[in-house]
Amino acid sequence: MLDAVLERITYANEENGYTVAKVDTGRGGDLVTVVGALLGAQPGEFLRMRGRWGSHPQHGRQFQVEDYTQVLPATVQGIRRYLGSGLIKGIGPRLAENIVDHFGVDALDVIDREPERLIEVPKLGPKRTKLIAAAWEEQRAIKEVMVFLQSVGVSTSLAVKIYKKYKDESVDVVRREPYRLANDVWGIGFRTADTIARAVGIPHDAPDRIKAGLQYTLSESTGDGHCYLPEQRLMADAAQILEVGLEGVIDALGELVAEEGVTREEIPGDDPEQPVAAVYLVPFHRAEVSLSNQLLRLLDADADRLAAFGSVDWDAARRWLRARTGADLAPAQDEAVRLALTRKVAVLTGGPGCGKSFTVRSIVEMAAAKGAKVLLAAPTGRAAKRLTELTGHPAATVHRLLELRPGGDAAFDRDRPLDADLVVVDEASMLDLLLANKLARAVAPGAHLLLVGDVDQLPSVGAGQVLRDLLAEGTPVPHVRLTHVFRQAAQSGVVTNAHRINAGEFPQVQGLPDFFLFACDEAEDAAKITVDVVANRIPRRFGLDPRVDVQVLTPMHRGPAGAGSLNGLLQEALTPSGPGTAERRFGGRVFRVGDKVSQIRNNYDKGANGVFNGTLGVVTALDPVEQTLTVRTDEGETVSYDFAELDELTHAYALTIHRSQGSEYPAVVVPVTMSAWMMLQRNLLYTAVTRAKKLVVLVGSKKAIGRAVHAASAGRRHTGLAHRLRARRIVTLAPPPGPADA
DNA sequence: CCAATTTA
Repeated sequence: MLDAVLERITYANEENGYTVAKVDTGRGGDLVTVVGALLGAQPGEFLRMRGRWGSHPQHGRQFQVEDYTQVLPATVQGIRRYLGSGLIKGIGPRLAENIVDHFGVDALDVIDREPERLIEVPKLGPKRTKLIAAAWEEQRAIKEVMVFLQSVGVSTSLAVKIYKKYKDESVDVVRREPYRLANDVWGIGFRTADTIARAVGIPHDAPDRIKAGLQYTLSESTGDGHCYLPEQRLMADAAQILEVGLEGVIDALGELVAEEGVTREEIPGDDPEQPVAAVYLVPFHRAEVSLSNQLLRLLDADADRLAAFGSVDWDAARRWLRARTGADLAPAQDEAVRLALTRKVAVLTGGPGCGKSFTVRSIVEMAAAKGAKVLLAAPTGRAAKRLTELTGHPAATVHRLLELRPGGDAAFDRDRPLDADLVVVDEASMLDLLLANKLARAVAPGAHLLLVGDVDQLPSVGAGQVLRDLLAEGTPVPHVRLTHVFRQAAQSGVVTNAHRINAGEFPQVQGLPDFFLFACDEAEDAAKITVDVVANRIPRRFGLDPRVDVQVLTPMHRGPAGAGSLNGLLQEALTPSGPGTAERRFGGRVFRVGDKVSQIRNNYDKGANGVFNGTLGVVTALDPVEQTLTVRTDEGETVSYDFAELDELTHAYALTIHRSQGSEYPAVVVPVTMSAWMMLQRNLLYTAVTRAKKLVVLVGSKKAIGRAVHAASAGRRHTGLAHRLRARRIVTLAPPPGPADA
């Protein structure tokens, strides 16, 4: 909780309400930086803010606002600043001073109730008095909307956004068409709109409610990775969510399609005789069509910015490469190199240990040797850093490459393509539909796009399964799949079982030197055994360091065998509190020297080249005088954290499997119990197991493992991308309605 | 129920 007077706005993103401001806490000292959704707060206003203290690499300590309420200023200084902030048309700082000099703390009351008395203020004529009264009226209208909205449970910041959007019509819109808010106002979703609608007496089965509910159902399904829903399923889901009958839903969907609130398209299904009626949210349909269009355009472009490789002597090229890298390419790798350099779109996939990295390095070396301009990127900061180290060329996150800001458009697009002959994206399994579309649109015709990733890993956070779709049977996108495992561990149980899991078979857990199962049914037991395995059994038997070499990976964060609980238990076992151990409390956690920790946000300013989300380390020192904590990262860097920056760190004895994507560890311990039954899917277990270089220990029940192995989750995402690519047809969509149409 | 990116 922070009470302070808003001094000035430093930055405001109108698109999404993100605001940076300076506030005065009244306790003397420097102004405090606050960040968050503060749109609508005015300088001079007294704010009561709920939130957390955090830090920013460049801008230092700051308060992150989760929620706030505004209070009108009650002191002379406060009122002076409030009136003089430009909030009220016609009043500047000087006039504000005059008004407050004259009326004192009653100034606001006077303006509110007896605005005609303003004429008493020296140098204030009747014309300006009128102007001020009118401007105050407008403020009053905002307040009225707010009071009304608060009566139906909407927060101040949302009320301001609503007013900004509809002005005088605000109350009207809220009363009569509350579901418009869900579409028009950022930060208001169906649930909020529905609450308002109920409060203003909109019937439960009103067509507007059902239409908004259909869009909401689709939007919820994107959270499960779907780009569309089959019409039947959409209607059934919506009827259930909205608690209305199916007939009303059928009618509403027809209307919604007709007014282009969603897009309905027949696309081929699993059964070629039985097309699926796919219903999309409009932006997802546009993105899917656009991505497919762009990939087809790139593939067929007449120009070729790597034309030199069309006539290259590949034998000579191989010899050159061998001299440079000191190793030969395997046949499949060789094919991948040629594909990337001669075809304008290509995909390279394969599991860990198959030589993807070496192949990528070879491709980049050869392109660079011919003077080609190569741009490298990855969906995460850490993957980008690894790509940099691998190739010796700078790599960026896809967001940074495209200069993509939240809520805004990318700086690089079809109208302003990237200046590159070859664009390489690593960890492409993490590309979702919307990001892949933005990326593809920014690749110039004639340039080459190479996507590299492991298609069997977890699919992207966002909707779609782009890499999987590009690799689907019958698409025109050329690809190479590396399958041969080069690691010395090729014969190991880890690799064998990774393949078995991928094939839907139960892993072999007996008679292997590097793959074990500790069987137990209850999650609590699994947690205890996991701690014993990490702290005692693995160190004794394999001589591994429990902090540095062993990583616990869990399906879930919560639950008795979740990452949260295990972090507590493992910290107790490995880094207990003691009289000589310095520690520092932050949030609900305590950091001690010896703790295994992980960075949880990209920080481009720490370390030599940045410390990125997912980087692991061990706390090596804690200085209560300097108020710093020192971490030695797994990349061998020593990084210092201010105590105020501890929000960038979390304990990392146990991580969720999702967070472990793209990392490898000598030994991995995985609790797999039925308490995480919702999460148990084949590619989750595959991802966990393939993180291990030497040793895997599963702890849990055979039932849970069996469930994971049999749940072929990937491919259950509804997307039409593979179909569009197979059709090889470039589709023109009408441009989206712009401001000109409004 | 899991999860990445980005703003001064």
